[in-house]
Amino acid sequence: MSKYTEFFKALSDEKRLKVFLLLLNEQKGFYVCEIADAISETHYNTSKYLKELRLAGFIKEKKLGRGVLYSAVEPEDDFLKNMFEAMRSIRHDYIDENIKIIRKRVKLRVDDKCIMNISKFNQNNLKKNQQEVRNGRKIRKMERA
Amino acid sequence: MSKYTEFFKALSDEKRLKVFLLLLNEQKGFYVCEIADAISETHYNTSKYLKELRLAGFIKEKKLGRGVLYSAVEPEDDFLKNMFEAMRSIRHDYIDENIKIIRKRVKLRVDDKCIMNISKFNQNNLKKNQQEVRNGRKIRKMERA
DNA sequence: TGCTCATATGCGTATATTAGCATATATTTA
DNA sequence: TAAATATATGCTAATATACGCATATGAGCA
Repeated sequence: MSKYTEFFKALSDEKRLKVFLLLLNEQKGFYVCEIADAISETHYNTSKYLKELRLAGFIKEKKLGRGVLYSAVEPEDDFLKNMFEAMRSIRHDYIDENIKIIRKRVKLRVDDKCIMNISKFNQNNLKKNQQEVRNGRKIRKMERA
Repeated sequence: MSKYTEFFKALSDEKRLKVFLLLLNEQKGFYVCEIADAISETHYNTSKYLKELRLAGFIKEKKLGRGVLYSAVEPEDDFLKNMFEAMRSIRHDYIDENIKIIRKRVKLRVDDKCIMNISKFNQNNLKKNQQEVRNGRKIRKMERA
């Protein structure tokens, strides 16, 4: 398969396309579990989507602790550059809802790291919870020292 | 499926992509049998590809006699416009060979109509053959009058 | 009217893709 | 060291896609 058909194929699936559009509008990148939440998909399928997008040359990964931060690549050739640019003309209402979700999701990070099992948090005492996680770690660290 | 994924899906196949690229560089359009030859595909599969591209909003058809002339649409929205433009940055060597073939093939038209079973022509007496077809028709027409 | 030509399409099968599950890996925390 | 966490992957069944063939359609031509 040529690199061109590979390109189009990677984007021919609703969820893969959305994953890429999320990353296209993002500088720092997102964690797998954040993306999974934003597109309402399981972590393992999301992981597979990300792998396909990476192999097709759209995105890159950066391992941080036990998490992996994904972000769009800097397009090197004309084709990719022009395609990325053209994709920015996809109507906002196609992806807006997913962006909203992931923005919320990013705020749930504890010390810049993403928490996977977000269902155990409840929306009301979320900030308290984040603080507790942080405090708990700090105390345990001090106790060890 | 959204119109976006439909777009990418239509181009995710080598031959469909080539069919569209042929038409993207062409004003007047090509006949089905010409395209079939240019991509080395059967007429029925080529016809199916053209149908998919048409349903995805890339190309339009125009019936002329018993032939059908296909050509790229004038892109109406920003997405399509930018995408078509981006696709022009696909390297020439990807499609050059096919363009050569179709250019040759177009020259074989008799009175602007495409001849499907081109194998019955041989390259040496081709022009003679075209002239014969034209003369034969002219004579029969005169005889009827 | 029947025949040929250019194109289209329905159908059955071959092939590819996908999703879900179980499990693996790697890293951090207890 | 063991347990938990975030992510990845191999396997299998379900589903989708593509191809070849036979045949249909519809417009000229004999």
